[in-house]
Parts: sequence; C-alpha cells; structure tokens
Amino acid sequence: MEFRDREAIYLQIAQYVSEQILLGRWPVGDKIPSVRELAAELEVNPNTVMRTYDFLSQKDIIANKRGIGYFAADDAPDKIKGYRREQFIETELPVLFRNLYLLGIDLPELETRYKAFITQTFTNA
Amino acid sequence: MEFRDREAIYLQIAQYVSEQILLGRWPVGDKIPSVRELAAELEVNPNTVMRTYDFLSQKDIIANKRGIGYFAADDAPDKIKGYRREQFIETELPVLFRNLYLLGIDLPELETRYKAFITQTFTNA
Amino acid sequence: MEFRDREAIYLQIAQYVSEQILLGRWPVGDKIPSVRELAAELEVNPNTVMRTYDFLSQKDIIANKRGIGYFAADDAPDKIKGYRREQFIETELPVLFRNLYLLGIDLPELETRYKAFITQTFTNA
Amino acid sequence: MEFRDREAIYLQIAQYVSEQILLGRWPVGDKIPSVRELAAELEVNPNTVMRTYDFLSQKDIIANKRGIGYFAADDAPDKIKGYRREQFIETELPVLFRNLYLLGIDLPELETRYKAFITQTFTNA
DNA sequence: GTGGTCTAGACCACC
DNA sequence: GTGGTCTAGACCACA
Repeated sequence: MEFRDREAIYLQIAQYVSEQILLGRWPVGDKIPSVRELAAELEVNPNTVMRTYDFLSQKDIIANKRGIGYFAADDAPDKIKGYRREQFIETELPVLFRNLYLLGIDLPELETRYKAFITQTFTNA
Repeated sequence: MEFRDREAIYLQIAQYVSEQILLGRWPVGDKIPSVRELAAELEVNPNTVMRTYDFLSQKDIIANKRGIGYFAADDAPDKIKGYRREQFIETELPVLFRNLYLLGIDLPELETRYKAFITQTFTNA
Repeated sequence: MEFRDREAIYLQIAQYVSEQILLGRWPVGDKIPSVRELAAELEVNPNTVMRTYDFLSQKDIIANKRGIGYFAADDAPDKIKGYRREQFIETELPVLFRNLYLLGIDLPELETRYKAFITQTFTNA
Repeated sequence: MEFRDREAIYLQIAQYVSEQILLGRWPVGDKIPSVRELAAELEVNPNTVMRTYDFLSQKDIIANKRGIGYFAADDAPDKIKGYRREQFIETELPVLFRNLYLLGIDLPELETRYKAFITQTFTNA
C-alpha cells in the first residue's frame, strides 16, 4: 500500500480498516486480520499496525479478545460514520470549499469527477 | 492569527501569504511585508516566517531583492494555482470523494453547504 | 570538522555529504548517519545538519524513510555531478579563466599544480 | 550588469573596477567614474558603489582627492595582482582542482574551454 | 533597514 | 531510536 506523505501512516491504516468494515468486507462481529498479517500485507512495521489497532480499540470500533485476536464491534459502522462525519464537516469541508473557490473549480466539474471516481473505485475493486 | 495544530505553522503561513497574493491584496510585483513585520503581526518567531519565505522562494512564488525585501513574483498567481490544483486533485479530492460516498452525503447537500460557505466567507471579509 | 567562513556551514556540510556519496564511502541506497550522529561528529547544532538534509532532500539526493532515517538516493551520484557540473561551468570556470588570464598563469603551470594537488589529496586519505 | 548570487555585490563591483584598471581601460593616475556615475551605469544603489570604493581605498588600489573624485593608484596593477594571486592560489585553486577531479573533467577539455573563453571575452569587448 | 545563519533548548509525533 | 517544528536570542553581512 502506498501512503500519503504528511499524514501519519497509522492513521491512514485506521482509515483503511474502517473502510473495510464499513463496506462489509470485514463483517461486523468477525475476526479481522492479525497485526502481523496486516503488517505483512501493507508492508509496514508491525508496531505501526499495533498503533492503529490501539487507536481503533480506544474508539470502540474494534475490540481485542485475548489470545484470539481483534474483532469488529457490532456497532462499528455507526461509530465510524459518526466520527468521520463530524471531522469531515468541521475540518475537511471548509478546506475543500476554500480550494474550490480559489482554484475556480465549479460544481458541475466536481460532479463529473465524483462520478468517475466512484465508478472506478467502488465498482470492481 | 490562530493556527491549526497538526499542520506546521510555517506552511499555514505559506497558505496565508499565497491567498493574499491570489486575492490581490498583496499585488503582484510589489514588496510583501518584511520577515520581522509579518512575524510581529502574526505573533510568531521571525525564524518561522523566514522559513515560509524560504519555502515560497523555492517555488518561485516570491523572490528576494537583496537588502530590500521579498516581492511577489509576476506569475505568482499561476504558480500558486498550479501547485494547489495539483495537490488538490491528486490527494484531497480522492479523500473527499471517499467520504462523500461512505457517509452518504449527496451532491445537492454539498451544493447547499458550499453556497452558504462562500457567502459567509468571501462576502464581507 | 573545520569550516570556512563566508560560506554557510549547512552548505559546506552538504558538500561534505555529497562527497561521501560520490566517493562511495556512504554507499548508494544505504542509510546515512542520523541528524544527531552527524551533528555530534561535526560538532555543530542538530538544526544545522537538519537544514543540510532538508536541502539535499529537495534536490532528491537523499530521501527520508519515516521513523528510520535518511538514505542516499540510487541516482545520487548522477544528481550530484549534474548540479555541480552546471554550477561549476557556468559560474566558477569563468572566474577561473579571468584570473588565469589577468594573472598571467599559463596552462602548464596549472597542470603542475593540479598533479601535485591530486597526489596529495586523494592518495592516502 | 548582472551579478552572481551568493557573492556580495560590492565585491563583484570591486572585481569589475580592478579589471578595468588591470586592462588599462581606466588608466593609472586617471580619475575613475564617480560613485553616482558608476552606480547609474551598473544599476545599483550608490551606497553599494561607495562601499566598493571604500574597500578599494583601504587596499590603496584607488585614492580619493577631496572634491574631485577617485583615482587609480600608480601601483594599482601590482597591488591588484598581488591580492588576487594570493587569494587565487590559496582558496580558489583547491576548490577548482577538487571539482575537476570529482566531475571527471580532464585538462585537455579545460584547455579547449579556456581558449574559447579568452577569445570571446577579451578580443572584441 | 533588510535577510541569513547559527546555537541552545524544548517538545512532539512517529516507527 | 528517528525526524520535525518552534522559540528565543544572538550575530553578521548587505543595501
């Protein structure tokens, strides 16, 4: 997996994990990949994944069963949406709008790009 | 000026300077505030502003005339838009689109929020 | 390490680092000394070395792996030679030639001095 | 006149003045251009030329006659060559040789470039 | 007055 | 352990 600069890797992984849950790829109540597995898959240090799981545990999105592994919480999707919506509206939207305005990108253009993105990202992958 | 945590102050100042130029408040070709002036105004250490000016010089958005000060480059607005557009489309838009999709926010809602934001931000300031 | 006055220390360190890479003492692709290590070794403030590494990163001569350290880029030697050659031919050679001409130093004399210098500098060090 | 970055303008002007004297364009014993004239010609601040003349006065290369102007000293050429030769051999040559070696420029190539430079610079200008 | 560099020291996030 | 940022304060060269 490739990571954006300027944003902590463990947070980007947290996003990734959240999305797997939200999209139902990692079903609620099921065991999610172990720290080592995920670290190997994403090619990062296990410590980094550990930090992600810690972070998500504190938010009660995942939970640990000792000796077995981590599980997606039953209400994980709601929790994720809640956190995300809040952060999105309060901090990301203003930045977005400012850029749209200053760069002179209008809403129809945005719409076109949006549809292309959704088709490409969530259809086959 | 108040700064967001999680993003370096000198980069936030770079944003600020860029916007002043983009909005024509600091006209192209003119001298911009001296390091010390801006530092005093924003209540930060002069070194921090120095770093901002360094950063913008490397991008040829501003240029130094020795012993006199820094000036907004003639093609600064194009340069700024170019850099910003690139970063916006490549890294910010995908994040935005993912969130829209996963949070179930549709485009009409986005449009409503956008118009409110523009009115409020760029009308009276 | 002793530094010349009149040239910024961080740039002299950049020269030093570049030469270590060019001469193969710090192999391409390998980790180079950490900021603190090099600062201690050269007896300068870590900030100064940080500035050097920043400078060389912008030129893609070295690159950072987060949490691990800085590494010499694979094509670092080419990059270094390129930058150096350009600056050398465009700004240093003209000065040199002017001086040779005005001081009446001829090429045979230059050659003699050159050979002596090379022998002395790069033989035993 | 265009100036190199990274070297003080007043020193570059001192070089220029020295060369005019060395090449006999500003004959020994004659009045040289006034501070204002030269400043206008080179498009710099008169203070900067003043600083150059101060600098050269201290080295007894030029001298001031009050109310009249500055004059090239009788032994100016020797003085200039003396200062220049010393600085050249002690500080410029080592840098030059290092670069020749590291960049892999050999002496025949240097010779070719030298001849081209001399022809172009000192023949017609 | 302008920028530019350096030190010392602190604090933080990240791997 | 790694880098990165910021402050405070000093000193200097330059126009």
